Amino acid sequence: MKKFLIDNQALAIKVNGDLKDLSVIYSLNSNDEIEIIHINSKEGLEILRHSTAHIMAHAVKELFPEVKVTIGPAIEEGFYYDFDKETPFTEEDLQKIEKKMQEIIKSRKPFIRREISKDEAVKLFESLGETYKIEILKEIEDDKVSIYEEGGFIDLCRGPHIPHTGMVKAFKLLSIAGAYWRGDERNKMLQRIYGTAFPTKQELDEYLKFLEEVKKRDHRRLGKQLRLFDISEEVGPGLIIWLPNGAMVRKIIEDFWKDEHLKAGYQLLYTPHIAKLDLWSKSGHLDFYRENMFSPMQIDEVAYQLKPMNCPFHIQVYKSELRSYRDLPLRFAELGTVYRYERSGVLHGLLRVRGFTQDDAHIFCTEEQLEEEIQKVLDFTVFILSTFGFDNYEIYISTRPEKYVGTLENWEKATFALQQALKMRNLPYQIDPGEGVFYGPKIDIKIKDVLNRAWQCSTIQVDFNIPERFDIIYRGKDGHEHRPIMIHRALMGSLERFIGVLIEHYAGAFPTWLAPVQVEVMSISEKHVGYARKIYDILIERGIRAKLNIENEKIGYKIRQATIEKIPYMLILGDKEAEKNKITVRRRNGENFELIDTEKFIDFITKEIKTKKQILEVVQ
RNA sequence: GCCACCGUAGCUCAGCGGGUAGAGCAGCUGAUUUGUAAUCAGCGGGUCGGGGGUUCGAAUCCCUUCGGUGGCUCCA
Repeated sequence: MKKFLIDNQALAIKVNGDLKDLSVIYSLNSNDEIEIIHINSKEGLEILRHSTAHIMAHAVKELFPEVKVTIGPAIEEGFYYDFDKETPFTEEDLQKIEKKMQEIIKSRKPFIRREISKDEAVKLFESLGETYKIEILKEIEDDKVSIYEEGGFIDLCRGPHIPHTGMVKAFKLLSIAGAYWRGDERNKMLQRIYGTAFPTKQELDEYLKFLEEVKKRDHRRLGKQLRLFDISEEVGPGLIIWLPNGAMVRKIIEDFWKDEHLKAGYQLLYTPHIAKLDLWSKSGHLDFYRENMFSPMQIDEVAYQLKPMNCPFHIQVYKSELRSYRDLPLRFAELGTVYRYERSGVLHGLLRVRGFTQDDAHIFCTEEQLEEEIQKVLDFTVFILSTFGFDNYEIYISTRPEKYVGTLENWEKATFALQQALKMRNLPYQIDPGEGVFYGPKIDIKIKDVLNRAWQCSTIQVDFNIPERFDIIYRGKDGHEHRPIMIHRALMGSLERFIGVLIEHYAGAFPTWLAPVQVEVMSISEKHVGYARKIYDILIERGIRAKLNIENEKIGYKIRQATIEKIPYMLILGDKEAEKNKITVRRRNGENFELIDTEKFIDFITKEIKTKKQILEVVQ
């Protein structure tokens, strides 16, 4: 049995459903239900990483005895450990720590579990000077706690751990960062070291390769390289300047979005970027959202506010007429640009900005219509997202937060409606307790990109509150006044974030329908400039976004440039083509189609654009 | 906002135990007239993020400020 476990790289064992150290196999009862935790399982990997975190803490304590240890859990892609150290770690320290860890691993020290009383533990950690551990101990209710020792390093830990340090085959320390004790900014800033561990060297290398790929796809890097957008220090942080290429991508998305919304029964709106501050106090934003709003400005002695949200304006549209039940549901949509104050440290390219355009809409409906409207929104969302090549989602329902408005009954009704709609559409979801917005529960849809990373974009929020605050009503069949329910929804979330995600998803190689330049027409030599221009004119005339390259350069150079610019199609025009009045087409992935008919190509590319067919390509 | 690191030509970066800046790409000019990922040569281009200090002298050391990066927290 013992040999069997070791040969199979078992790390731990589940006895009657509880995770335990492997060593408990010596004290098992015959009727215990056991499950071996293998190194390759999710739980096994977590144990491996957690143990590696311990080994890292051990190494740090040996190298820097004055450091106090705090906590060091396994996380999704590795582990971290937070230390209280007066001077921060350096890159060189990381290497030293890695080396020390190798030594500890090589010595194959066993992880020994001991259970002691809380008082004993407090004494023990007091003697070690580990004040953070004592703080943690004080919060443990159980009187008995477990500690783990490995090669003389003792840590308070629930476990389980790997049998001995030698089982760590592949790890790497990745980065250093500041982190507050217990994530609270009022607490002391600790030094965090991130690392990761895998069962084999090969898997570690694959992960490191994945990190490289992530770097290559970074939308900030590609945004600069492909001249999509710019963020200028002179303009201000978190404010996006769309360059012609990016502006073109955005225009195509906007046109598509508007067309589809009209088809889906929405009416399009435009509303101002500022409004009187009073509007925002009436809407409740001032009470609940102030910390995210820019400071108000005085205009003719009246305070005005840059808008952080579009909803109060859409309410005004609703109120611009008397509404009857026959009018409902009303669906108002706007690409509404909002400004929100974000702390400087959180800004990140297009993904986290201070000014962004939401693909916003507000649906006003009756209680009876609510569920169906949510289903329609879900269908619409899936349609839009899949058109952009996103077919996998993580869906969350966020429930009532601590700070909220409205009645408990309404919150429950709304949450139920969201749940029902997801169930009806067979969309699997998870509950995110307490993560709703102050005015109502919501469905958040995270899209998964080609690298399987999840991005928060779509959101569908029920609001029983704002209709009440603004006292909007409709005349019912019964002749009485009724309060409509409002649904806020954004499908892409914000154009900025969505385009950022798109850039990373496609690694900058947009499908033809989205590509700023779809075809680059290039001449082989000066002799072919006339022919190239003729073909270019035809393409432009047929509505294809073409670029003419008649530079005095070799064709190889032109191809290289167009490939770097990730232009989907290149037309190569020389003697052969001009003589036969045909074209040679090269795709950015290198595929080549010699001497084909211009019309045939136009038909093909037009169809590709119209059907928005996705062609995912590997990064060069 | 907080902790750490970074900020040199349009871009990517070198120079940084102090002695008033350098490469490649891009740009411009010329030569070359080109067939599937870089033709050759010449030229122009930077108050080294801003401000202050130390020093005879600062891109280099110190302080401060503004940006960026990785995290913490928050979110579209």
